[in-house]
Amino acid sequence: MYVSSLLEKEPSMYPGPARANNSLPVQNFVSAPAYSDYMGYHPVPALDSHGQPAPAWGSHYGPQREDWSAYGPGPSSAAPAAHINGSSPGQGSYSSADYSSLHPAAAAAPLPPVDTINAQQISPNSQRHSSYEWMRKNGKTRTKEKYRVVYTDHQRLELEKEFHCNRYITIRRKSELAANLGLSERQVKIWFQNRRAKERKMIKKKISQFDGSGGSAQSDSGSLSPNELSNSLFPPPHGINGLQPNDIHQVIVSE
DNA sequence: TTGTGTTTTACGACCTCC
DNA sequence: GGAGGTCGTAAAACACAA
Repeated sequence: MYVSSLLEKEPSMYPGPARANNSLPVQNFVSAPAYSDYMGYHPVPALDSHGQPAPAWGSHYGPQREDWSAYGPGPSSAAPAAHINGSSPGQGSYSSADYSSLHPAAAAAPLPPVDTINAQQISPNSQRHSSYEWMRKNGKTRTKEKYRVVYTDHQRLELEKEFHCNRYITIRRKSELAANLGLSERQVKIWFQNRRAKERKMIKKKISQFDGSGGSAQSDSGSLSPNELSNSLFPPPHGINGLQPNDIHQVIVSE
């Protein structure tokens, strides 16, 4: 249901043919009133998918997705479209088992290993590789062989799930996600950085809209500026590295 | 088809913390 | 000094109107 909300509220999040032809079966998602406002999560006291207590910022967000199984009925019904655009069976079909990592009771069954989700198969890179040829010809490389790749729906979905559990990813989870999604840890880190930037941007936009509509944002944010509000919502957890989830929880809560 | 606007990856600069 | 944070930006990918 969360994805349905994303797709409705943020159609740009999974744009393009991949979304149109290859994305999750939105019609199968339960509508999510709780996520009618994407930015308005509610407290997430118990759900810690990865054995990590919900950090303090969770109180600013809406109710946790009840169960990621709401994403779809499972492989059988969602699979057909998943092969368009070079997708793998792992993309576009999401059984509840796939989200067991978000369920404490199913913590023993983490994300499907990358082995089962052939990164080469699901990657759209092969079809878009030619886009980067001119760069290499001109010697205009940017550290990587490819200037920019497009993450698969599956990769982005898993990253989004993690993001909604934790705005700041731990080293351990970063490693797990990177391995499971076939991304580098650097990519995961940068994705989270960009995702937080996006959220701040959205908050600013919302606040400016709220102010512009004649209302007062002070009911929620007091006299905070957008930046201040954003920082208060998502304080950067300095010293998070190397800490265990419980440690991180204490660090964040104590702030 | 094409021009334009938006979103998504990726990076560099700079900062803070340990 | 290294890791990771934000901020700003480049450029690819994409949507969509004309």
